[in-house]
Amino acid sequence: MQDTFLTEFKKRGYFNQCTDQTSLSDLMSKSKIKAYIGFDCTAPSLHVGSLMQIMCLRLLQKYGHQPIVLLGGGTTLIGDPSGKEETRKILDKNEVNRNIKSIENIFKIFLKSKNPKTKPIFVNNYSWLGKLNYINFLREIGKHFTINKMLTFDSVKLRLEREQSLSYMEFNYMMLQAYDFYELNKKHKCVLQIGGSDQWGNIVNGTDLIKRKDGKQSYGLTTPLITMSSGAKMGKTEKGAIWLNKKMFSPYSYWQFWRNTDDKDVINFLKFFTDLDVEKIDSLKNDSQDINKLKILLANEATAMLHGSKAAKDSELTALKTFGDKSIGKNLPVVKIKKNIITNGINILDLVLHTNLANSKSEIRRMIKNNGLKINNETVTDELKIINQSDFDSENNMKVSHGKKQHVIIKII
RNA sequence: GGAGGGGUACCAAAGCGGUCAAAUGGGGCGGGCUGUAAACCCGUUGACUUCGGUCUUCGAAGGUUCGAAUCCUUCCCCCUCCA
Repeated sequence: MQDTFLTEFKKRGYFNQCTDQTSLSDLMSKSKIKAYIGFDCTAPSLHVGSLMQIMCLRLLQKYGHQPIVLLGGGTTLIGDPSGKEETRKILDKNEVNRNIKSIENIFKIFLKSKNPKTKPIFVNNYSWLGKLNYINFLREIGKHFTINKMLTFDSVKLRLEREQSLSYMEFNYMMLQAYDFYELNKKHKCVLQIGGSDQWGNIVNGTDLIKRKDGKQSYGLTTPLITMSSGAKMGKTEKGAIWLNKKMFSPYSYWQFWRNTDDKDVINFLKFFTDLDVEKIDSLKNDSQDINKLKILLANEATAMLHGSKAAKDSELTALKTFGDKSIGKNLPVVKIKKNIITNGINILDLVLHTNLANSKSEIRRMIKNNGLKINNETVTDELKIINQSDFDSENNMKVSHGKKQHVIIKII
């Protein structure tokens, strides 16, 4: 049977809920549609947590549908309370605008823009939300929302149950998002909104609004909330987010992130985050080959998609050198240091402080105490150690390692 | 506006005049075992240090005291109930 957008959507595990699956499937097989996903612009980049959504947009393109990328210049100023335990800090308009520009570039990497029928349409909801007149909005839109119902939505309910404050501003968020969908439906004939499962309430509000105001049918589709097997939300680690921007998160680190995927997640992630055929992935699984090979495949595919195949190859090679023969791979982060500092000799603590391996001398002392600091693969035992030219190789490189995974090259210039 | 409860480190939560840089749990980091996985075990988890100590931290600012996270005053914030 020929795959359609929805069948592949399901096969890959993107499917969580749909407002009217049969009818949507019918519509999408008969005609090409426009569908949108909204993205928050709280940071200059999206992180891996949004990757499944981005993949959905790619999938739309693959089947000839046209994705609309909504960058929430307006809604980001309000802050979506969904899935948040606390009020988020209020961002400045200029900051949001800078973020939007930067985030647009990510989509230009992931989405194809050659075909005019499927090339992404970028919209910023500030262009309509910013112009709203409060009284008119309340009369036109607000009358379709009842507080009774709004209070039952998880985004609101959970806050109230947890006795966390929810400001009136945030309370309005769902109306704004509903209005977005209404606006896109009117302007662009967009009939489908996709989002994470935490967006279900917001999405349904949109389809409802469109029905009430214009009597038109529209659809909502959600993806499951992905957590890693560890239970952690996808995309954010304790060290910070896995950004989809090479300035904020290097291709090598990105590759490493995927390489370190939990065994239990590998197959799912291959389906979620690569273009490999689902059938192929299943056969790889059944061949039960070395799981580490699958992790490398995942890392290569995911990295190539975002940073290009060369970056992926380089990262793999660097990993091979770093973890295999423990030599110096060229994609490791490099910290440059002036020659005269080395000629004079520098204390190990001061030197390591220059890298991002530690934030304080105490931390470095602790690392040394716990046998966690290595220089050129030799465990450092003396915090008074002085580093000089003899610690560098013929190319003026020295490797500093924190634990097994974090390595930095110090290079004399 | 009134009454009560509360704000402690990354998070949760003890402490309620000295022995408190602050119990305990989670998380993080490191070590061991491994496969750059998971699980498990061990260590560690404010800063600086000449390793003797020193400095800063328990919502904010003052005060009492030889000595305060702990007592008092004022202020800010959160929650519950009442109006």
